[in-house]
Parts: sequence; C-alpha cells; structure tokens
Amino acid sequence: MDPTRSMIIGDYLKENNIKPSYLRIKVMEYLLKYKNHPSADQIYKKLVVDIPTLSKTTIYNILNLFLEKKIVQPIVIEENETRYDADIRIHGHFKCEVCGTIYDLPIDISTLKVEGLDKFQVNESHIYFKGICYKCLQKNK
Amino acid sequence: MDPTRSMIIGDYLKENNIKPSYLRIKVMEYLLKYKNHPSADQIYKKLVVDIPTLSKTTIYNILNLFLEKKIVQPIVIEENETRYDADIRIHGHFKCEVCGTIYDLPIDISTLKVEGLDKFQVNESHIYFKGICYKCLQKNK
DNA sequence: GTATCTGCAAAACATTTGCAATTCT
DNA sequence: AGAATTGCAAATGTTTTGCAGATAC
Repeated sequence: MDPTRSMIIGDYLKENNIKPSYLRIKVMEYLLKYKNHPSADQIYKKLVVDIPTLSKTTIYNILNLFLEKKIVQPIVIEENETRYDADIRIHGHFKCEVCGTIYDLPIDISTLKVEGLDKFQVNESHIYFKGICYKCLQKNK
Repeated sequence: MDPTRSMIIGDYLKENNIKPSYLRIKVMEYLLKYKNHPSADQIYKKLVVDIPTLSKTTIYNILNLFLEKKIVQPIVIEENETRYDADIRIHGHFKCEVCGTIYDLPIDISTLKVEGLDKFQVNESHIYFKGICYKCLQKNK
C-alpha cells in the first residue's frame, strides 16, 4: 500500500474515512515525499511558505486526525518532541545525537524474544536506538 | 550492582562522583524502592509530604544530574512525560493503556536482528510496547 | 569563607482548547 | 443553510533558566 504510486493521495485518505481537504493532502504529501520523521513545526515551516494563512493549530488538527485513523504513527524519541511517520509498518529508528537525523531500520520483530510478553495484549511495538550515525562517524576521523 | 543491598545509597552516589546530599539520597531511595518508573512530579508529590520546603526545580536538578552521570535512564513513552528508571541495564518496557502501569521486560537484545545497525555507533537501545496488561485483560472478561 | 546545593519566580516550548471565521456542498 | 474545516488567542503542562538565599566543609 504505497499511495504515492498506486493511487493518488486523496483516494488514500478517502479509503481511511478522511475527507481529502487541500491541507490534509498537503500534509500527507509532505510525509510521503520527505519521509524525514518531521515534527509538527517542521511541516508547518515548510508548508507556510506557500500557504501564508496556514496555522500551526491546523497542522496539529490534521496530524491528530491521521493518528486517530492510524495512517500515521507517532515517534517519541526525545521528550517534548513528537515526530510523525506515514510508514505505519513496525520498524525501528536510529537517532543520531550529532546531526539529529532519524534513520529507518528494517526490523524482523519475530526474532525478538521477550520473556513474559505473551501475557500482554500488544497494540504497539517501538524500537529505537541513539548514538552516532555512519556519516558523522566518518567526519570526525 | 544493587545498591540497596551491597552498599548504602550514599556510597553508590559517591562511586559515581555525586556528592550524596540529603535530597539526592532521598530521590535515589525513591527510585530504588518503588521501581515504578515515576515522572518528576510523582517523585515530588511523594517527597514533599515529609519535606514541605522541597521544590520541583530541585527534583529536576537532581534527576538531570543522575541522567548526566548515567545512573538513571530516561523512559520516554508518552510525549510530555519523561519517566526515570534507576535500572540502567538494557531492558524493555510495556505500558498498559488502561491502568497506566509500566512493566519491566527482560530482553535478550542479542537475539534482535537489525539490518544495517552495524554501521552505527549505538549508545542507547530502547524497546517498548503499548497495549493492555494481563491484569486489565482479566478484569474486562 | 567559598563552593555547591536548593528553591523561587519567570521563561520557554510543544501541544490543546474554546470559539469564531471561513469554506464546501 | 448546515456541516465540516480552518485558525486565532489564550490556556495547559512540563521542563529549563537566572539568580538569590541557604547549607556544607
């Protein structure tokens, strides 16, 4: 289900019971285009250039709607900084403490043995790492 | 290294280059006694009963010092809610969406296969799940 | 007596809320 | 017109900051 290719974004929103308003399409477009795990503020700053009347409240409204409809997942790595990911498959993240980039990591969750987890009903799985990315490692050599 | 048994808390702090002030000992004592992954506010509310002059700023000061000295790790599961854990071994957490309890999960991280992670310098590993805990599952039957 | 610890008041920031204005059909 | 969407201004809640007062060695 890759909406950038197989269908237009409006149809993807409709499929998930979201009316495809201009701004909702713009926000989803941003998420799918940059895949950079942005904060609400990052999305706002980019879109407000072309849409000067845009309000940050609207960005929050739209992101919360997307979360509710489960077409976006929240990434909480730093306190006081929610980031958003339109890739809703289970996967890991790596945040570089030097450049701040958040990388995606494919993870085979089935290999993870967690003792006692079978007693719980798991709705969400989150795995992330922090450290220094290969690009920043190379620079400091 | 279990300071509640093998040594008194003051010595544990000293070992980590922290002067064992009365309040620092009280905060570490709380973390080791309850192991409940508290927020700064929870610690404050408990300690202020016996220490009426206590300030929340001081709790933050102390927790940030502990983080810096790496004798406490932060748990960030919900945005706007940092929680603290004096167990600094790598382990997982499960947060129940019904009762709010955060459970510890022993995790053998070596079983987790993450493609491409070897290119990064990993300083921290975080694994957590959300869902419904066995106690709440049972209640709703 | 000097350094460090503690704590107040205010600031900083991200996010939410209430409600009014706008837009869409 | 009526319902949904957008957006302003203010509130909320957590954490930080600057600085002053208290405490410890």
